[in-house]
Amino acid sequence: MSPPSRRTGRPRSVEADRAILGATRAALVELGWGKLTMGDVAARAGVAKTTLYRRWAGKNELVVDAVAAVFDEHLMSADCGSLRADIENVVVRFAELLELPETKTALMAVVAEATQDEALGARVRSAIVDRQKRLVLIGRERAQLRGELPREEDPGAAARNADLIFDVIAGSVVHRLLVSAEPVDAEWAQGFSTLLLQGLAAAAQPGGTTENGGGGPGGQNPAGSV
Amino acid sequence: MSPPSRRTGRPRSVEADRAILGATRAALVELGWGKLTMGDVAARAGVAKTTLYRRWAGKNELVVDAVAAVFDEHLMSADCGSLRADIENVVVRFAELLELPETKTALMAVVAEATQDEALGARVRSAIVDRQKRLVLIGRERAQLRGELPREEDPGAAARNADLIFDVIAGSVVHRLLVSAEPVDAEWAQGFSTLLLQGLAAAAQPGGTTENGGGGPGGQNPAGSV
DNA sequence: ACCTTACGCTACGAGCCGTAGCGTAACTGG
DNA sequence: CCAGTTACGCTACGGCTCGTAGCGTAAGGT
Repeated sequence: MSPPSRRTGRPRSVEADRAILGATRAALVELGWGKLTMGDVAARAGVAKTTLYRRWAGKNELVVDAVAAVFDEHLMSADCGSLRADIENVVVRFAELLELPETKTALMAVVAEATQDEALGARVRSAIVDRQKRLVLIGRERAQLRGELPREEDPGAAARNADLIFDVIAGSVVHRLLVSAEPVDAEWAQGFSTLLLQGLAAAAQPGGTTENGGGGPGGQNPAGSV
Repeated sequence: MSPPSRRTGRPRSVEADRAILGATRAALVELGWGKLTMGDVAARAGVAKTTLYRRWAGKNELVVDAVAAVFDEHLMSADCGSLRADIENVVVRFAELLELPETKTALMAVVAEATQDEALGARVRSAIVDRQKRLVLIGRERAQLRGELPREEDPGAAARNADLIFDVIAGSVVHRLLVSAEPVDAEWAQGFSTLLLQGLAAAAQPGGTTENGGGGPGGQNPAGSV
């Protein structure tokens, strides 16, 4: 199952892989998705254009892998002590990632292409999106252990809820940064986590929620669930 | 200020405008953003390619206007009687719009291009995004009139809050549909509005929130604000 | 040594881009 | 009615990118 076909012959140069992905990333920074060309990437990587096409079907797949590598470098989870602090942390981290010029220009583009190419969409999700989602799931798990969130019995409902929360967090950050084109700073993260934790009505009240940003666990659960 | 330069000479054919935008839309449906070409659009519209370039700087601007026209057709506000019902309505409406093949493939693409072209970004926001945002603002206004949401004194804080809510709503729907590639149906809209109204802890409890979907105003404000 | 696979290089047809140049069409003001 | 002004259709073009084919060579396995 692993490599039944490649046990003989000249092996693929892993160094070329690194060079190509690095060149793709550099080209994204300098040129952006729109003006990035396969020939340019090959030249930067010191590699023949044909070698690119032997490994990737085209620009889309290549860029997905390059962006996924960036995500791998930067994404990690951290226990910040409370659900609120965890949310603000993941929001800011994700925003930092999206502020990088290479991801900024590439992520939306590959998602756009994926709307017309289901295989590409699956690749984007498995290589990029699912890795972010894991961070959200881990934070959720921690909050449940702390007692800040109730444990859910029905596994189906729990999964739907996790998906919902993930779409809300990731979608909000992406929309703020790339559509509204405004910064995701600590202040915005505070407002967002307040909204997410306490809902619309509570979020409209300026006082009382901005001070206890990193406060002790178990303090901010108005419904007192579980 | 309005038309100081075009008072004389042959006027631009408004019919050509309609034909071009319609052809653009049709080409988006059939080919998608990636394979759409200016020459193809011109041929579909029965118009010379040069005419396209006389009116639009390129593919990006053309598609933005075409998508904006689709949004103009479909976006309208409706008072559904309660904040929850208004939220679910705007979510589903927006989702219907994003499910159209022409918007689905084009919206993310132009946003991606806009990350490297500030003028294009401004055009996207004024032609498309701000129109959606108005729907959210109107719904918020209605909720305040009903007493479901508190009136805010500080205009700056109110604006920040409105921006936040809009990014959360629009971003969540976009992410669900185009990144996670899963449907936005009535069930998802219910879960989302519950989360938005009552916050994380309350949304994790399956019972008690799904029944009062169209309930009377003033019922779901646990904090009892203002 | 022999087989197998990867690599670099060159060259190529195809397609699209965006513009220039020209003659013609439509509308306006004297 | 006649200039003046602007828009349109058409053709043609250089330039660029794509994706592939063909060839000789390099680097591993058996």
